[in-house]
Amino acid sequence: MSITPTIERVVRRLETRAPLDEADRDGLRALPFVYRSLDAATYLVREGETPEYCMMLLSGFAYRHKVTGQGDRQILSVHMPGELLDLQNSYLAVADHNVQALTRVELASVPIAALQALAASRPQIARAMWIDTLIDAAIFREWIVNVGRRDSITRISHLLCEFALRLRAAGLGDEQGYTLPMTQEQLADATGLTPVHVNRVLQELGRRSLIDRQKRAVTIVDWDRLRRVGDFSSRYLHIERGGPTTIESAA
Amino acid sequence: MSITPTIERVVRRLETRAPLDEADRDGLRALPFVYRSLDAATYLVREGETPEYCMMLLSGFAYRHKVTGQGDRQILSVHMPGELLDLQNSYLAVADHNVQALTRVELASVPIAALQALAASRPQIARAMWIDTLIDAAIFREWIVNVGRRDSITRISHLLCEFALRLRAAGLGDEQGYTLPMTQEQLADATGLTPVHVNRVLQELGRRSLIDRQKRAVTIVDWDRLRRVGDFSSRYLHIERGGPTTIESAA
DNA sequence: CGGTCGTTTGATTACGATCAAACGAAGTGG
DNA sequence: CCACTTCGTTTGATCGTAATCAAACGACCG
Repeated sequence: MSITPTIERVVRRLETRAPLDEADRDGLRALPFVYRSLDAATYLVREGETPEYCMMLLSGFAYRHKVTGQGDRQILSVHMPGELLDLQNSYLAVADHNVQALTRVELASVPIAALQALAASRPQIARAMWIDTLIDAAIFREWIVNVGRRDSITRISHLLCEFALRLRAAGLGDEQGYTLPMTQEQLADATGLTPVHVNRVLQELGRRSLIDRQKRAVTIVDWDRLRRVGDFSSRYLHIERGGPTTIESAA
Repeated sequence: MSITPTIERVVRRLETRAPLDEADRDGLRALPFVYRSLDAATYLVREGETPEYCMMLLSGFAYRHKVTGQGDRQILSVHMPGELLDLQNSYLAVADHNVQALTRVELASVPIAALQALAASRPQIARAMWIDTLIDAAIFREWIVNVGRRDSITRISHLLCEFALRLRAAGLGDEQGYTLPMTQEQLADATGLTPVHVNRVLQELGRRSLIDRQKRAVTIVDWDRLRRVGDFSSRYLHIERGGPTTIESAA
């Protein structure tokens, strides 16, 4: 809060994707960028736009979503501090989905041209960004499975497991729990359920002593059982490289 | 059938992603590869494996899928002739999903090292492959929306629309229809429905004069209405670059 | 001609949606 | 400081889409 976040967090995160040397790191630090602090719910990218900046999320959370013709929203992914938003939209002419701030966010907007130039001159950076995108895609695939073939209890449990591991990898949230930055309505839009049903499922998970919650703070009471109930395997997150990646037995 | 397919189709397809010059094309043609012809249902990659080859699909169809702990299968994507399978798994140590032949397929297996070397030496090829992966991810996102927030009629219609445009872009299937290479059970696994329900939805689409089918051959009777019923917009396919991309009004 | 696979039909069930309303916490303005 | 609003959560009652169960049918293949 008191310390202005820097792009160091982004550098460190990118290093978990592919090894970088000091010149690579300096290249990232030398990127031109505009610092911005935005309120929750602000749109960072709108479907149909042609983005000119790639945003680095320095603090706070963001999410991608689409809205159907019937007005239903589907959340596609949730992003955590240190992540590069919109490598997705950066190389394609027109954004095919929205990116919105989930909480208050601080971000560094880097001109796409500068980012592309850096990627061209530093192969390891290109490689790290490439791998980062591949992992994003791996998470999209898992979400297809989650909404397509899992029942509501499994689905919510799975999402809670994913958040636990990703928050931990991001250096947030401690061993056994974390504070969900999402409302139950947003949880519903991420899982293809209704807010009412999400509420009932969360209560059920509490009744089964899998989680415990006070407001948005989720305590994972029994990681291993939650993992099994959520049909969760961390394989798709591809977080084997450095950093603390296990909560007890993460697999 | 009678003509042995070559990687020319792959070259041409990659050119729709980013412009390539003659040296780029020659680089692709010079890649070492093993030609293989495999029966339908053969596994090309299994979850948990470390793939050493990237496959180019010369003819036939393939698909990616995962199986849940409860044994339910979810199809993640369907691939058409000319596509590079497994750029996804090539840069990540362990495959997080299966890739399987949907029909009899012919493919060229390229050692990953050779592909990476080519990408490193020819930036435009790297760029084209990168963009190709981004479009794959865009399709994954749309599928999340499809299974997460659309009802069964919309869901099936949407899938039929996507196949129509992609087959057309691949130079297969004519103006108004195509032959589905999938069983209704596979259609069910792609949409998160049951085979029984898929059957009923297909019949309903026929009753509404949106499609007409004889066996697997689907005729699109009214593209524009099917598009609306399926809540379909082609934006996420990012097929604006060269080649025939519109069926009447594709948007 | 028998066997397998995929499609089709019918009857019943159930999971999650929908509708409706109350409740609680946080923020705003008088 | 306290009404008042707003937003998110919670509860209850009912509904409906798609799942499930079961079986027959049709096509292709050896």
